[in-house]
Amino acid sequence: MKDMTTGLRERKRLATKHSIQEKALDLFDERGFAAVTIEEIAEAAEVSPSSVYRYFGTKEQLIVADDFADLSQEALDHILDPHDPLGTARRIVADYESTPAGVNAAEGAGKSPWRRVHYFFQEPTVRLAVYASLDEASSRIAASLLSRQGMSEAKARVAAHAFVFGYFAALEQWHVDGGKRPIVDYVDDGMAVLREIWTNPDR
Amino acid sequence: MKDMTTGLRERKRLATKHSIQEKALDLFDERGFAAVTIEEIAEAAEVSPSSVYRYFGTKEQLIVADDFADLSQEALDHILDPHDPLGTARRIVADYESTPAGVNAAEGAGKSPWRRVHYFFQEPTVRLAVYASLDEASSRIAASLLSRQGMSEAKARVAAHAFVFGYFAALEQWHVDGGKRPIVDYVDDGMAVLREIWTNPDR
DNA sequence: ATAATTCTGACAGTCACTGTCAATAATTTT
DNA sequence: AAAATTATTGACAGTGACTGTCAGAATTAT
Repeated sequence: MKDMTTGLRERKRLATKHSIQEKALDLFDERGFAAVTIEEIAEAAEVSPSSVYRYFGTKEQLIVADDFADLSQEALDHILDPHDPLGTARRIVADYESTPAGVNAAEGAGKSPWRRVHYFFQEPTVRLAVYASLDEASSRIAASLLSRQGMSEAKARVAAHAFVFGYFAALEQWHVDGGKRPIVDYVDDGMAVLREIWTNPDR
Repeated sequence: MKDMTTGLRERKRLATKHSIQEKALDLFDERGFAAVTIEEIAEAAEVSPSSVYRYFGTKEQLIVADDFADLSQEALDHILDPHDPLGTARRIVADYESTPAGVNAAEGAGKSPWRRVHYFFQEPTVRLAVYASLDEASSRIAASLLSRQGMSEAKARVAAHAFVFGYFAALEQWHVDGGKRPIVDYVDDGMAVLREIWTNPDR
């Protein structure tokens, strides 16, 4: 068995995936999410429609990709502080803002890492895809909360959902506000309401 | 202008809608949600596929219908206690359990009002449709919270999302547990974690 | 070089969903 | 009661996301 992470095949794979997503975002920016078909994206990226589906599964995933899902369980455990949801949220923002890999980096200037986020709030189907992604993140957080805190399964589930979807709500406030102030400000403000949720198992 | 709520036309409308949903649920129970097509539902209900779409819009809405959305803003304000999310959640459960209208009532015994809820957790697409519905409920709750409490818009949004999706998480715990204990137990347990969220604007 | 494995594009098909239109049924007006 | 108005219906044609299959091409292992 060989390396599997540096081979030509793997490099091509990543390059292709990156290229597809980039071309797709360009088209979306030009003509709007709904008005672009998978076939057109495939043509622009010089691959077959089959490949687009192979790489992304759904049209929405071209935007949502793996903002949360690609966090490994270990990385999650590292970022997660069961006593401080607000700090955890800040860390997630910071983490995302400095992400060196993915579609956001690797391209020149001018394109904010938050470019894709706009679609979260503009396209209802994309929003739902994000919710599906938040859902997955939540169950991993709940598992972590359950094993590290003494809370019941019900409490762990509720706390995780409250945190993850609350975080999204804070993001939305940023978006509604036109993105004037930095995101972390809105997270600080909004998530303060959850401050003590994770702390004490029985209150 | 006439009554508009008792006319023959309106009665037929409701009867048809009810019938479609009932037949659809029967088919889903028999063969599973994904395996049933709209065309088959239309045939079973003796209407055209067009009518199914006219009444429900999407396949998922045949199950989700209007569990939350049909609460008027006034009814919501009545049920909502900005100082007590747990009590509010209990009231929503009680309200739903005693619902006299809709698909749940109006048919004989044997069918629990929670029959449709199972699909929330079994069919991913239905779950997402529920999330869309929760989303709408959340924005109305946030509006109410914003006007009645002194919190910032960000806090109101986060609190509403945390409440609504937390409530769903509690429901899921009930479902995962096989529905042994009554739902209100799981709500009591899980939602306790949110107890003081709505109360104080700046903590 | 050859064999095994993986990736790709082509193709055919399903089904949710949209929009339009003429026929029909209910309601209002005369 | 008939006519005019309005709402509801089914038929129809279409779009596009998504699935499954399969043979050929590219990469990797022997």
